[in-house]
Parts: sequence; structure tokens; C-alpha cells
Amino acid sequence: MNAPQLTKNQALVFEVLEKADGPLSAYTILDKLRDHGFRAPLQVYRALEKLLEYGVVHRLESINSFVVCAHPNENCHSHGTVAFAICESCGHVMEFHDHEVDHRLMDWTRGKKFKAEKTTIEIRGLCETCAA
Amino acid sequence: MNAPQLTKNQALVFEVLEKADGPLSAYTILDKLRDHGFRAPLQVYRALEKLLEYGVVHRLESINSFVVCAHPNENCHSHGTVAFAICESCGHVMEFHDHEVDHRLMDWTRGKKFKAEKTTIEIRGLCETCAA
DNA sequence: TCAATTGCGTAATGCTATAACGTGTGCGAT
DNA sequence: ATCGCACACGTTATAGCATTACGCAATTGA
Repeated sequence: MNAPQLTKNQALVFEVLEKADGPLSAYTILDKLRDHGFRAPLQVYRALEKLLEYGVVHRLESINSFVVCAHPNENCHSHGTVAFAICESCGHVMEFHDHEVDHRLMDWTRGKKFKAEKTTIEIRGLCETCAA
Repeated sequence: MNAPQLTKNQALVFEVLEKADGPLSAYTILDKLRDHGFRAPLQVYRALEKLLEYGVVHRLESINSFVVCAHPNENCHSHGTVAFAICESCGHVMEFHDHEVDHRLMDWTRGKKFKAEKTTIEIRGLCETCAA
């Protein structure tokens, strides 16, 4: 799924996330866009839904937040499962991919005949700076 | 962290989860315990907090639900990271552990000097039965 | 005895997400 | 051309998840 031209709302939401240098909740995004005419959560959620679909934004399940994909131009969906390390102190997020992990998880699902649709890997803790 | 004697509320919540054969949300648990005098979400959340701490219950971040640990008597916290496969059709959850995955993620965090506190691995999809 | 800890109960609130309705616009098929 | 469809959008209301703040009671241990 590649990203077509974004609509106005999608572009606004994306821009806010891009500038944020950290994950944002839908309601935080909403607040940042009130000046641009946003009035309801649904406007944000609808835009996010598409951005997630296009693979340019990721959702962090463990903190109910959203973050731009670390791979600006490539299609993130082709990298296999995305993993995140989330600093609980500064909020910074590192995105990475590990094919060996993917492979192990795929082996397991295959063994169980489980049809995986979406895999979440999120490590919460402290980044180097904050742990020091 | 091993589980001491559970308090009344903790035992009630645990029992409900144990009988459930699938993950339950905190509010579902609350509803099931109204007859036993539960009246507020906090009663459930407080019990869950302890049960999570004792390692006898897990939280599924991606579906905001809770499930009993698949290892009745051992201390789950000693198995390394827990992974879950969650069927989006029937709601059934399989818990598993993969040391190789743990190892790969630990390698990554060590390389980044990231101090991991809690790792979430959740695979959503369809179980063998539901996929057929 | 006093202070600290822990569990509990209640009320209120806050945060996250979706349902249900209707509007307008672009576009292809007839 | 116009009808039907898909899609984005706007608004209101509601559902679902989680925590804050307050106070009380029992337990423990200095």
C-alpha cells in the first residue's frame, strides 16, 4: 500500500506527527489542529486510519499513541514487522526491524497454523540518555 | 515476584479470569463481579495491578484486556518475555515464549544501551480453527 | 502508642475510540 | 447529462478504558 496524495486533513495530521519528534495521542493531535479547524476526534482518527493504511504512520499500542514511520520514503509495510523501543522518561521512540525475530515468530505461527495479521513488538524502558 | 495469599478482591478477579478461557476487559470483569459487591472500576484495576505484579495475570496491550498466565504455578516472570497470539475471531489467546526472540531483542537493546523494562509481543490474526 | 503501609469503598473525572447521522464532491457507466 | 457510487468530511452523541482524589479500616512494627 503506497501513499497517494494526502487529503487536507491527512496532510495536517501527518505534519503534526512529523514535527513532533515523539509519539502523540489522537487527542493531542486534535488540540494541535484546533486552529486549523479541527473540532472532533473523528477527524483525527479518520486521518490516522488512512495514514496507518498507507504505512507512513505507526500506532504504538502500549501507549495509545501514533508516530511517523522512520522510513520517510520507502514503504514500511515491506520491511516485515516493526519493533519499537519507547523511552518512558523522555518519550522518544526508536523504530527497528529484525528479520530473525520475524522469522522466529513466523515459524511459531506456522507451526500453530495461526494466520498472523498484525504483530506488535514494543519495548518500554529507558533510553541511553535517560538511563544514565 | 511470587504471589502471596491473594486478598478477597484479588482472588475474585483472578477466579473470573481463570474461568473465562479468554481475555476480559476490566469492565467486563467488573460486571461479572457486581453480584459479589463490586461497584467501581477501581476495585478491579487495583486487583489487576497486584495480579500483574505477581505474574499470574497478563495484560494484552493491543486489546486492553487481561488474561491468566498459562503457567499456573511457575513464576512467569522468569520465562523471559511473554508473547501472545490472539485470535480476532474467537478471542482465544495462546501464550508462548521464545528465547531466541528474547535474545535478539536483548542484543538490540544492549547495542543501543536501552534499558528495557517491559516488552510486549502480540500477534493478532486468526487461529487455526477460525482461519479454516 | 504512634506512624507507616496496605487494602478497600465511593465519587468524580479524564482519556481513548467509535457509532450514527447527514453533506458535498468527483467520476465512471449508461 | 444524470444517475449511482465511492470517498472525504463535519457534527453530535455515546461507548469503552483508566486514573485521581478523598476517606476509612486493619495490620504491622518501631
